[in-house]
Amino acid sequence: MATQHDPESVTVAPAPPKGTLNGARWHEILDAAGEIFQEKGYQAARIEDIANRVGILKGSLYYYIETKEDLLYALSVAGHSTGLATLDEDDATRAADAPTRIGAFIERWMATIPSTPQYARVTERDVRLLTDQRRAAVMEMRNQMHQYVRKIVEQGIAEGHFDATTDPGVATNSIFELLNSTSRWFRPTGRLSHDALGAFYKKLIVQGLRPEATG
Amino acid sequence: MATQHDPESVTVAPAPPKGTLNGARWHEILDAAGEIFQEKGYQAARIEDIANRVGILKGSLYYYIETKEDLLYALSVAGHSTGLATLDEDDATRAADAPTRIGAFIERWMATIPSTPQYARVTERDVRLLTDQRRAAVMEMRNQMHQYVRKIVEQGIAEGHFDATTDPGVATNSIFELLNSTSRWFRPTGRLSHDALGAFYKKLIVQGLRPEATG
Amino acid sequence: MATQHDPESVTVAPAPPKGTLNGARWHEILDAAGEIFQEKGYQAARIEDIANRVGILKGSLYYYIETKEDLLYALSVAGHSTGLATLDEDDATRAADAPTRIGAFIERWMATIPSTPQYARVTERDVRLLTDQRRAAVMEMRNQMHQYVRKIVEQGIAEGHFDATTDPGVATNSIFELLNSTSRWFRPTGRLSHDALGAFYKKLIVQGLRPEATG
Amino acid sequence: MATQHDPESVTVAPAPPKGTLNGARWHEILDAAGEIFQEKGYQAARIEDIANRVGILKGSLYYYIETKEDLLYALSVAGHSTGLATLDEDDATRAADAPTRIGAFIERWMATIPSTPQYARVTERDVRLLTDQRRAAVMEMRNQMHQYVRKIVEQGIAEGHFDATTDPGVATNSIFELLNSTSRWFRPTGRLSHDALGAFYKKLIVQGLRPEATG
DNA sequence: TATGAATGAGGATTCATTCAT
DNA sequence: CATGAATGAATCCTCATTCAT
Repeated sequence: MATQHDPESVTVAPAPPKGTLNGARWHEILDAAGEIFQEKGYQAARIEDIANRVGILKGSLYYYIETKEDLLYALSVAGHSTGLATLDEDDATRAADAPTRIGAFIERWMATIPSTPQYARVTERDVRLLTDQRRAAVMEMRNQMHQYVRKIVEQGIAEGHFDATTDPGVATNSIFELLNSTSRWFRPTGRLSHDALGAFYKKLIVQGLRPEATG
Repeated sequence: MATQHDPESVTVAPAPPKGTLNGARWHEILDAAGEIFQEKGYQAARIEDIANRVGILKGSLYYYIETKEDLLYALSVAGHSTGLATLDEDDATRAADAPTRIGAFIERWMATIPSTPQYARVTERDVRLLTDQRRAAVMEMRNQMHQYVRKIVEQGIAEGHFDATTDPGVATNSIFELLNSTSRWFRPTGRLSHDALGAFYKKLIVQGLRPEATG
Repeated sequence: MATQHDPESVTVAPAPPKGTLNGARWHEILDAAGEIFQEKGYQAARIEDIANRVGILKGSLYYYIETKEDLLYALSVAGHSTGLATLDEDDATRAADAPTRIGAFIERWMATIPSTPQYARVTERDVRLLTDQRRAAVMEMRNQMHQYVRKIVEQGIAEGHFDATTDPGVATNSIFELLNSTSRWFRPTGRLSHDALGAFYKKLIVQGLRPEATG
Repeated sequence: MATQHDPESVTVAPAPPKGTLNGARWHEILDAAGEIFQEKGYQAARIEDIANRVGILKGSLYYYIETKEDLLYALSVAGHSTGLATLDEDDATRAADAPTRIGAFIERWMATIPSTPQYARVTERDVRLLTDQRRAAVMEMRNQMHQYVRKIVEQGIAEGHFDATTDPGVATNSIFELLNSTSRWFRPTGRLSHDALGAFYKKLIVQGLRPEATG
């Protein structure tokens, strides 16, 4: 079952690095950082921008962090934690066929978007800027998510529900690229909801992976 | 297929902004810039990195450019030019149904990859960093490509080949995100060719857009 | 020997600048500051380091001090007070010849080391960082010590016990540099005691200042 | 035989880290850095101070260095190289007794002072601020110098020219502390030359190390 | 064309100090 | 007395850009 998320703030936010009591401020900072990173990209984002958005001076930010990179890491971990929480299936789904499972995954994934800060997934492109150890930690989380999807794709191929010529790695990459691409252009409007977008992705992928209709 | 591309160098390279005689050097520079941008991202890339890769000093680069942004712009234009060239259909295809046309487009698009430096599409995410005028120029090219695909999607819906509930804009975005995402992870190996990947994309999209099978 | 020293804490610790009730804590702070200053030097030492060693937060330190320099000053004064206390001679010594007197001084000086925090003399090199008035005060103490030794050197020359070509200022500087250098490398071990070191210094100086043996 | 040094500039200056042609400028920078470090200490010295003294902007300094620490290291190496060069004895001296050898060493050491920038030895106290590897390199040079002197002290004890109770390590430390302390207070005046000071040190040490006169 | 050198406007980080609770 | 939080000036370092040769 998909975990329920706390709207309007980083889902699984790492604790602030120092002996901070004011957890609320730490969340404000992560939110601000996420927004600024999304707007300008990690490198172009200035510590001062983030501090200003929080309403403190840039020096004050260093009460909560050691480096700018700490923010990127915290957001990466938060975003990936949200993703990992999405892997949780209920018993019925776990026992279902691959198209059902992948469809359910896409639905759960899309369902987290409204309750999860957009920026959480935007850090993806800047993971390379993390220190080796941290990047490894994030990649490990990323890897778990990929493995989960890949297994389902393989199951689908084995079951005959997905095209036998499908390369599971390629399919997995494509699925994540598609889901993650959402944050680059999607802004919920009256015309198009997350649900509708999720439904589109679901059909595109489930139907697109099926074996070619014969006859 | 339309334009023939010069392998191993920027496809439709804009003339260097300054009065360059050494056209070969200009191409070297664009290639180097493209590689570095792909590796580190535009903002993190240093002029010195690019100069080093070319084998000259950073000061010398300014004989060819006015600002770092010139490189981003040149690469963006080159990449989008390659893309625009892909829109050219032969008469038979132009008259075909939407699934055929979109499939052919994907094939043509993927076919350009081996003969086109990978980095050409990587600039996508940094377009916002261009000056207003240049960004507008690039967005205009981008828009032409989107319109082309969108029209085909709309045709497919009208024909009944594509699901009637499909939002053409969403479908178009998804198609481009998918195609462009390739450069973020794909490295041609013995196991997987561009052709195979193209075939996968083609089936995923064409089949995925079809109306749900009934009965 | 004159004043009796309180082992394990700053000898003649100036009263804390603010209205402190907790005198013990003030001594803890000076001890901590002395240790940190010795380890890292005054400038590199951070208020936070000192607070951490005491087990409080850096903000709390400001209940005891007004500025970081207060700590340097307090330690300088403490160190120099210990030194000044060393100048006190008993009547027999006061009446003795220069070699005896200088030897006795070195012995008294070295004898204070075990009962006096090492760091007390380490502040020497950072005196220039004190405010003018405080620096003057410390230099005045320093001067008294130098004068005391210089007078003995001059006495020794007059008596013929020390080489007539000796420059008293140079000799005095050398004596203090030598004694003060101890804290930069000496750590009491089983092999070498303060007494043994004192004996070495005593012989080196007394014998080294003698007129060259003739015949 | 003692090496001849280039007056008015860093003796054995490491080459500038980058592909610099202007070696003169690099020397200017080291000279400026040495002066500033001596005046204010390494930590308090600002890159801007050094640049200003050279007559360039602080940013320009980074054409020659990578970090402020590079300057400290370069000066340390230069200073210690000068010291190491001092260890060179001519054949006659090498064969002489310990008092002669140690006296000759002190003379050679003091002789380098007028032709060597003062600051070269001042870095001693800031060696701990170097990176581990660099500190190790400098300590290794320092160690060679100490070993040289220590061997002579041991020789003197074995020969019976020095007091048998002398701890060679203590004696060596004392000798270097004394010689190095010079730069902390000595400014050559008409009244006192390096030669005179050297003569004083020589007598103090040679005579001070002798066995106690008996009878 | 290319280079060595310099520029100068940022931007990250540090840290002594303040202060309301 | 002590703390958590904030301040803001200082300082290191980066890097796109310029330019005389």
